[in-house]
Amino acid sequence: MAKKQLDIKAQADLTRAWAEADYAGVCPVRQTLDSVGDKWTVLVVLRLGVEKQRFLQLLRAVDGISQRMLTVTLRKLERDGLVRRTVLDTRPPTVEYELTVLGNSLLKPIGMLAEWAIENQPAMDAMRAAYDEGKN
Amino acid sequence: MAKKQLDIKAQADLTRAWAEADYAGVCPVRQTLDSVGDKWTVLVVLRLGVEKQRFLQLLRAVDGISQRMLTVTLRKLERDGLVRRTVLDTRPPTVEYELTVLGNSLLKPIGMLAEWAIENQPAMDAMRAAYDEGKN
DNA sequence: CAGCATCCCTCCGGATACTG
DNA sequence: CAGTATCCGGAGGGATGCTG
Repeated sequence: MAKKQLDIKAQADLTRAWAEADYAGVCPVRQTLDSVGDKWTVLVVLRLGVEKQRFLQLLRAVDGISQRMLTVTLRKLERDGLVRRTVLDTRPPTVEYELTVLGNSLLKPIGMLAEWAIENQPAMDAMRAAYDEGKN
Repeated sequence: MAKKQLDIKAQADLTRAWAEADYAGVCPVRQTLDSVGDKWTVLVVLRLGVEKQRFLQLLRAVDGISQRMLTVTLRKLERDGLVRRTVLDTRPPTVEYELTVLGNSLLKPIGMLAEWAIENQPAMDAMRAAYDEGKN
């Protein structure tokens, strides 16, 4: 109980700090959301969090992603320093992708988000269904 | 050290569980990302995590959001059961928005994401600049 | 105050075809 | 294998104007 109170307080402090801070320009949360909040980035990072992967492995592992979007996503992640791209000198070429230290640090928050999603998506579905029902 | 090892192992288990699970259809993480991963949802929830807010308060608090998108975002959050909308019987009307229990549960993961953003956005900016420099 | 309606334009991202 | 190039439809979302 005391533990939970502390958690709640810590959470309140965190959100308050975020809300009150003046970032003299662009809010870093908005900025990060622009980088990481697109359709595929989180899923690719989560997958790379499991283990180092090659291009086609990722293409098969991340369900529904197109070749084009995987390329675009990986390039952006590489540019942002979250993923390291290694070309092995073989024929045909082999390319490996793995998270950098920075990329790994992102794994914790988005891992929690994934955990939340798995746990609460059914509840959201139910709430949505109930809401729509009430509108009829 | 032993503590850190445990954290890493827990993280690995989490991501592996996510990756290996077969969701017989739509991945709940993708689904949640579709709901929550748009341009404004996270910022609105974070703000509501600080305290209950009225419409115009939110409009001013969430930097850059348009009236239209605030309305759309709040409707979606209400529909998904993350936000409760209360109309007070005054003239002119007063409407209050607050997180539900479900909405509050989302606050933890996205709060961590916000924390990560504030802490690591500068690093991402630096990596990006260095990457672009190397391409010239 | 708290919104809904409409217009309109950007750009995300899917499909497809081609290369080192 | 691991990409690049091009085309293009449709959704996301900003601006503006109007109401209970």
